[in-house]
Amino acid sequence: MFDKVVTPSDVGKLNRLVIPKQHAEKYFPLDATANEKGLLLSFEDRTGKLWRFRYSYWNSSQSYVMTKGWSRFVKEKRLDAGDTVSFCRGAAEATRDRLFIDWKRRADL
Amino acid sequence: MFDKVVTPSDVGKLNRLVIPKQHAEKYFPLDATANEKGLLLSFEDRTGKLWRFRYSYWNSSQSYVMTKGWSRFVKEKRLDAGDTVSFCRGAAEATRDRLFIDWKRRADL
DNA sequence: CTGACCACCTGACCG
DNA sequence: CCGGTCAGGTGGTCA
Repeated sequence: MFDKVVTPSDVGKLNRLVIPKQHAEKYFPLDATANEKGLLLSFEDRTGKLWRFRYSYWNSSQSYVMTKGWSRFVKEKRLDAGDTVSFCRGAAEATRDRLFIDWKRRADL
Repeated sequence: MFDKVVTPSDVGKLNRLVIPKQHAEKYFPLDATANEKGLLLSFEDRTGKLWRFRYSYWNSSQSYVMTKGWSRFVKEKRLDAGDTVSFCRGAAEATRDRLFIDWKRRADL
């Protein structure tokens, strides 16, 4: 679906990942009912581990964010500013309706 | 009943006082019905002035707090971190069912 | 716009 | 060392 090079804030103490608006609205649209409390999205990483993030819209900053759960991912993967996270949808039939998350170190690019 | 040495957060911009769990559950138990909206507790200070605080339980942090009304008390008494607040029940027959709040400056200890 | 209030969230710390 | 506690936060709402 899309990648994001994470910012210092994305991996810092704010415990949130900003999803660029064009990707958010294309791949994770929030309807009126979901807008209130956001969604709980589940992603599988390359090890098969499941990650649940709260995904919602912040009116105050007019931005889409992953909040609850995100900091645990940052910590486990030791993400640093400049690293890349990828959000993907399963391509094979068996995984067509599953979501995946992957990451790449800046140093490895 | 009990004292608490207030923290910077208790007298800062968070406008809440955390009540240590063991004291909260012993002296201000919340039953299932009160759990939803909390309680309005009234305390008398040494000048006879009445203070009403909203008292409730925060599920997310699993803690008991005084919220609404608390910041006005901090401001009027000029409470600082390290000062002590005391919650008391009337001992004399005439005050047996009344609640009192008192405070002591750290400098006076 | 500002500040109080509300319901959440998290990490550091400690027994 | 693990789990509970709680100090220190957040965005949203409303007067």
